[in-house]
Amino acid sequence: MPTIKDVAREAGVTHAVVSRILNEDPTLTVRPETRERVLSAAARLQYIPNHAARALRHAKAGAVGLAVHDISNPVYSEIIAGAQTAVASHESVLMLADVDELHRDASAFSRMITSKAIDGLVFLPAGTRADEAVLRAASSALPTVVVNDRAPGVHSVSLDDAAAARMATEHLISLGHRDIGVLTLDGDTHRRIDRLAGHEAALRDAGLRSEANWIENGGHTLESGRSGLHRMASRGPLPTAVAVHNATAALGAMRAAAELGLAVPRELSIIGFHDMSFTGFVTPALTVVRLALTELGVRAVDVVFQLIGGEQVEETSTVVDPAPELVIRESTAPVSER
Amino acid sequence: MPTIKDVAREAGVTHAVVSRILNEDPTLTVRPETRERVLSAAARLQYIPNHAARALRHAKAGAVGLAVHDISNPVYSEIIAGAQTAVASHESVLMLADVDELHRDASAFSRMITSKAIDGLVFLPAGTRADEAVLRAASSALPTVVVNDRAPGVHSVSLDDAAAARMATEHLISLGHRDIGVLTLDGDTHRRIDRLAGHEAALRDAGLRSEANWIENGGHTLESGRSGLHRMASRGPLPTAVAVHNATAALGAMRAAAELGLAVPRELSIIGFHDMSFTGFVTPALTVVRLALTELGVRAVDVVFQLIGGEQVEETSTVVDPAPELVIRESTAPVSER
DNA sequence: CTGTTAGCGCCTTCAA
DNA sequence: TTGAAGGCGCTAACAG
Repeated sequence: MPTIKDVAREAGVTHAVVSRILNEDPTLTVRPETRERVLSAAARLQYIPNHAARALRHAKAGAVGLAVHDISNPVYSEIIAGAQTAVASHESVLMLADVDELHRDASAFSRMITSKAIDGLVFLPAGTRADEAVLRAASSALPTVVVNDRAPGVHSVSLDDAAAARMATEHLISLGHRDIGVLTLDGDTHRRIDRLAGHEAALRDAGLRSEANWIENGGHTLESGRSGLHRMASRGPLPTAVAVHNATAALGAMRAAAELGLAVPRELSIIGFHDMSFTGFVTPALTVVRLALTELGVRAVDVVFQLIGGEQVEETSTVVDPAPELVIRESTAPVSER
Repeated sequence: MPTIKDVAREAGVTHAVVSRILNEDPTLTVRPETRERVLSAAARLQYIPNHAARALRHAKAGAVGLAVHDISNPVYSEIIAGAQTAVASHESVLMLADVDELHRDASAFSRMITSKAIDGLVFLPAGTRADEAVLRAASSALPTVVVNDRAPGVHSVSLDDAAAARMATEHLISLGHRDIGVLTLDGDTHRRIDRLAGHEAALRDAGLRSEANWIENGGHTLESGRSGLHRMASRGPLPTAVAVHNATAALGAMRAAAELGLAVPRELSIIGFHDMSFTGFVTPALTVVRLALTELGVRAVDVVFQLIGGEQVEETSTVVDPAPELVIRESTAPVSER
């Protein structure tokens, strides 16, 4: 690996000149001829500046962290993909961290957060204890932004959860359903509250009552969605339609419906949240509200970089473009007589 | 952020002493009293060594890269999760990169690979052009290991693809199927070749003929699995059972079966590859061969660190523990008369 | 127009 | 038992 000095020697100048030419220092005036020599020497030696040295000098890591619980969650992977491209456009790299590990292992935490290994942190909370602790510690040490939720005193970018949830429930209402249940998120998150509020607002606007028996936690996993519907069923007659505030949980709910001997959508309409890759491929294909997950990742990273750059940023922002969109497939149908 | 000098001043010693105490230099002898003063000063100031400075000094980044195509692919996310934990146990962090971006954007490539921002690279190939180019360039610059496949001249750790594929097909045979098709991977990968070989070996051992019409590319996505089965159907009568060499593609194939009006498993048995989270939740629940994906990620990272440490490592290794395991659910059934 | 110098924070001989 | 000094590779003042 050639260093800047090798290039300097090769071009017959000092390393300082090489640095200024390569970094296009505007205050520098050089003979085109010298510049040429330096450039070609750099190219010939395939010189690439050393990341660590730069980081040390600039007091900047050139990296942004991404703290997440469960990479295999498809919702997260879409956000991550957005973050990934955004980070690249800021000439940085993405470091992945597991929130639970950060919480469990102090050395992992310091390696990542407090050692200036990253310039900022994007945090995907799930509403756990670990979340709260890690987030508090991280945000006091670094520019931090919470994605897909809000947190007091921390910058965040989220989706219009209330509007999206309202859209889901209104779709069910428009199909004639009057008995509508909800499998909402669990965990202590704002998006849970907002989605539930959107659901209830839709009900209220339609003059429908929100039945306590039909409000249940569905979480964001297959199993939590499945057990959520089972719990609801165990409490009495099911509604004719259920809004599930997560697509993965919606698939779990579909499984539960099958286990209960209920035909979807004839006997039970199910609408999900997020247009994951599998939603169009299961049978019946899942009707969902599609949200701008990739954009969410992009925006979060943008905010982190604004913060790093010392800019003033609104503490909370919402991704409204692209807007939530109803994707009607097969899992919802007009209410039928029973 | 306190530096080592701040700690030294606070403890009334030189920064060299602090460094040696904190790093537990065995050649150092200090009065317990001094050590105590240094340790408590470090704790009081919450001193954390600067990552960049360490990296510069050690000529080590303290990070390992992970190059992947599609984070949202559940197969990958399980491997990534394994890699994540393994990296942490080596006191390092994980950097995420998109292969296609590395291929497209030279600056992204150099930022990651050639600037010593990472000490080694774990590469998850998908058999594309970009793969080949990126892998060649990376492996000449860094300790690199290919996961879930092999590549000439590069270290790799993979699964026992042939055995697993054989296991899948043998399950079908044991159910009495004699007309057995396969939806194998696409892309130019060794695992495709190995899985196909395992499939054909099972057929051969059972005295069954491998029918060209029943060998089709199913890829590793929902859509590729779906269109793969449709293509097979368009060429003539379908077999009574199909081994799909990827679980996601298997779900796509199930969708295609539904579109073709075929009941699974009564009219068509389907077995998938990899026990993804959704496999037990779709209806019918998918029978699969479970492979040690997490372990694969762990092992890959271990090999990278062996390489970084200058150890001699076998060029190719296979994860055989845990062994592939047949998980029988609902999508396969004994052949029925037609 | 280009070279010299200093220092980012850390670790590691070598001296004292 | 501890201090002093040098240098990892790079950038940014300041000289010349």
